Order: sequence, then structure tokens, then C-alpha cells
Amino acid sequence: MPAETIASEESWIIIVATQENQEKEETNAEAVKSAFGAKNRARLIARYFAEGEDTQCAAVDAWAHVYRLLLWIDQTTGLAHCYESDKSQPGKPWYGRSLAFHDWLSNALGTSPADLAHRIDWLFLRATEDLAAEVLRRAVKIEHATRQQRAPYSGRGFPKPGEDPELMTIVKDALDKYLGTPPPDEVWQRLIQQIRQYLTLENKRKNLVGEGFEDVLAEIVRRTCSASPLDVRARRLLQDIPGFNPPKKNEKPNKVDLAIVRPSMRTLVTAKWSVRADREKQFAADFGDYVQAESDGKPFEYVFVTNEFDPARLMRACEKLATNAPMFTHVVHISTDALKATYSGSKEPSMRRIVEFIDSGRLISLERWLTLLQTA
DNA sequence: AATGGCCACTTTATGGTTTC
DNA sequence: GAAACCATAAAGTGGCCATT
Repeated sequence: MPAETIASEESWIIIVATQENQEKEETNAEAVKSAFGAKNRARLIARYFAEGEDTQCAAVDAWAHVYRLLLWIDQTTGLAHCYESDKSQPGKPWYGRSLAFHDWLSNALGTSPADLAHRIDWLFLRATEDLAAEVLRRAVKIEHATRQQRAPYSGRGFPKPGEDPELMTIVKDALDKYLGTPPPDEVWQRLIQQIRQYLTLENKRKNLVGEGFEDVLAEIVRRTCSASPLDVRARRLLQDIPGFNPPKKNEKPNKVDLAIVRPSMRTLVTAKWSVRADREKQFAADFGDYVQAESDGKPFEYVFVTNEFDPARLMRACEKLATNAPMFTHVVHISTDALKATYSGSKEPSMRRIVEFIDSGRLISLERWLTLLQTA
């Protein structure tokens, strides 16, 4: 594996970066300062659609774009992630469902179960390249300062940054018998740093999935509905949407995940890749704020878009009432086909219930929602 | 086994301050 | 007056744990 090493007499900074990154950086003169930030996400999403064949973005393929861009493989099972990791371990019920989902997805994307990993997670992989480049730039920048800080203590065997002796012992003990010659210090250090980077990388993902989901949906709506006059924005202030008052003083302004404004209707979207109980409570609180702030005396839609696979959570979203009418105008899942395939081997009533909701039109697919937006 | 809920994790955005 | 720097709030998610 090619690596960039910043050598110094003490050799304590070893940054791992792929050759590919380095080349990209040279051609890509502009440096990305916030790899996961709104600006870079927009740049990457634009690039994704520019490189693909489906530039217009057909409603029927919308789910595939979302999954190619955002879905990932669970490291512990090797399968496409559709539920909490601890419940998706081999032998537990959601392992079977994860297998079914993985099977459905590789088929639907026209690839094999073994190759699926390379067909998804586009956004995270690209953003991660930018992040690595930025980390490298920063390390170079502060290298001098770090060396000065350590200078007074040189020669006294102070621990080096990023050494992690415990992790090193684990690896050493495991391989001891098989190593003819003990590897040099730099090799150890690079290995340890690579392991740590690999492990921490996964934690960063949730950071990108959240707002990245909002951005991807916004872009898909824009491209799918390019024929009709509509204004789509992610994280728009409620007060900036026509017909909604600013908050009373001392109350903090409310941001809407996705706001779609058409001549005929204002649609406020809450977009959550997945759901937890605490987030469910937020739905009703937000809706209350929206109703409070409405100033035109005209109806608006409140839509929930998600990739949640838990039937209980989906059911509550479908059934939730505000006053005595359904709170959500639509409950939208990225792929109701994926849901059905994932549940197909399960006889639990909760899952049958969801299939009924799908069949009755209460829980609709992203494709269906986009066509509704196009026609209204 | 399913449910409900808490919170650790990580980054960005923002606003203020300092430096050149 | 731009830039660089710093501290802090906010956001969103998945893992995890206790309870049903």
C-alpha cells in the first residue's frame, strides 16, 4: 500500500494516504476544507449525477440513486445495513432479514452479493478521500510546531503521539511466532495508525448520512421535477418559507429538513434515514411549531421520508394523529419493494401490518411520491 | 424477541477574538 | 480589513442497554 510519510529525525508523524488521493489532489487544485460540509456534499452529488447516465433522474430510479450514494455495508456482517448491528448478528432474526435485503438489493442493482459493496456508499467514499487529504495538509502545517513542543524533552523516551502501546501488544502477541524478523518501528507505527483510522472512520459515517440524506433527496426532487415550477431547499428556515411567521422572540428559529414550495402547495418534509423513539417525539413537536407559525390560512403538507426498516417505528409514523387526522400527509420509504423483500420470510404481525400499509397506499415508495410531486 | 429511550460520537457552522 | 484562530452550540445517527 502506497503511503505518504512525513519524515523527521524523530519520525513520529506517519500519515497514511493513498496514492490515488495524491494524484487527485494535484488535478483538483481547490482544497476541500470541510470534507463533510454542505459545500463539498453539493459538489460531490453534482459530480455523481454528471458522471452517471441518468442525469435527468427518473422517478423510477430514484431509490437506486439514494442507495448507491448513501447505503453502506455493516462491517460486522458484511451485509447491506438495514437494522441495528447488534440485532443483525448471525443467528438473530435480523440476520436473516439482512440476508434477504442484501439479496434483493444486489439483484435490483444488477450485481452479485459479493460485489454489492463496491456499488454503494459512493458519497462516503469520496468525502473520505477529501478528508484524508485535509488531514494530511493539516499535519504538514503543524509539524514544525509539534517538533518544537517536543524538542525540550528529546532523547528521554517520551511516548510518541498515536503510538497506542496496548493495541501494539495485541498485534505483536498474536503474530510473534510467525515473524522471522521483527518489523522496524515505523512499520509498527504505520500499522497501528492504519488500524486506528480504519476503526474511527466508521464513526464518521453517521455524520455524513444525516444531512447528506437531505441533500440527496433535495437534488433528486429537483431533477425529477425539473419540468414543473418548484423550489426545493434543504434546511430552510421556517420563516423563509412563504406563509410562515418568524418565531416569537427568545424562541430559536426552526429549520425544516426539506421545504418544497409549489404554486399549489407548500410541503414540509422531515427526512430521517432512521428513527429512534426520541426522534419520533420531535415529529409532533415540529408539526406543532409549523401549525403555530402558519400565517396564510392555507393547508400545507407534512411528509416523512425515511429508510427505516423497523416495522413498529414505521407503523407509528403511519398511524400518528394530530388532532384527529393523520399527522403525515405521506409516509415515504426509499423502497417499499426492499421492505417487502426484507420482510418476506417473516410472519410477525407487525410486518404483515406494514405490508398492508404499503398495499393500501398509506406507506408509499419514493418513486410514487415523486410522481405525485410531478403531477400536482 | 421486540420495544423504548438514552447518549457517545463526530463534524460543521457560527460568532467572537487575535494576528498580520 | 482580511486571515487565522478558537470555543461552543447544534445537528444527526447508530450502538447499546434496560425493560416489557
